[in-house]
Amino acid sequence: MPELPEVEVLVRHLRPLVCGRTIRGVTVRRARVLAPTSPDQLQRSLRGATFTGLSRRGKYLVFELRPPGKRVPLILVGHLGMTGRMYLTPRNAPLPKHAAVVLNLGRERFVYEDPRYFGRLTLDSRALARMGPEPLSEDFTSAAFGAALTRFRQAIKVKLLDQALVAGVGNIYASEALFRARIAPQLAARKLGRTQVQALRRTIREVLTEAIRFGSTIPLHHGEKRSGDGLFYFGRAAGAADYYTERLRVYDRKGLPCLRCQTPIRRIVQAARSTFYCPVCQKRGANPNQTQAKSV
DNA sequence: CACCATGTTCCTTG
DNA sequence: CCAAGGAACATGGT
Repeated sequence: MPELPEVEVLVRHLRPLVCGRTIRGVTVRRARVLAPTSPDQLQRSLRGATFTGLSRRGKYLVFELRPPGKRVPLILVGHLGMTGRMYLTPRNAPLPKHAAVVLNLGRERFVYEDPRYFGRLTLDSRALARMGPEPLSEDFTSAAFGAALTRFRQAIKVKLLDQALVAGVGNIYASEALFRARIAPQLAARKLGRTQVQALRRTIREVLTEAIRFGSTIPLHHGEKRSGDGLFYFGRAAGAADYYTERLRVYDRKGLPCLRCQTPIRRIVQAARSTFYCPVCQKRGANPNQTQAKSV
């Protein structure tokens, strides 16, 4: 589930549910998601602490807590990896098979589950310091974006996944933003023209903003659809509603006609990740400075 | 069995 | 410092 929009929707959903709640106990079932924090350390820090805030940075969830009897806030950092979920359930509800960490909140429990255990729930907040600008904030200017891009000869698609360049863009929205900006994914980052940089900045924001708006209309409570929390399903996932895939114009559409020109969409592999694009609409040709970019 | 998967990090080699 | 490739993490879906 995790790219910036999914995390944003989750944060908005979770914030009012956790704020004000006090942690009575901590159960760690998979220590690796805490590292380098130890289970013992997490338990000592969180027991008795009260949630005072929840925000997002890139794809990270940032929980703020007030430890018992203290004034200095405590930061708990979460990440969903590829398959993580975080939600509240009644105390007596059965735990999912891959529950990694469970926080006892009294009547309810906060569950972080993750079948692949790629995600995190830790006191180690160093990852936040390495983040680039928030794409939806004022900090994300095309001047700064363009200047940063000139330092790399790597393909633009690969650089879009670099969280130090811009925070929160993942594999799906990288392809989507490039398609809308009509930029070939193979184009070296430093080769983007000014117009292309501006277009890409705009389509990144567009794609993320639309996804957030769209996601916010999705039922956020578990129990409704299937497999727990009905937040964002993707593609062929169980119970996947195509409301998600309908939003995607190129991702996972290999061989299907481009929505602009009918040319079959291609799939290539870059840095060991799938990239989808239209070979006609997204040209790597000369004159990148002249490239016009409009959304389809 | 094979291949694929929304992510990040670390490692090697150049 | 950068590039490119790979592997690792671990599980599930098709």
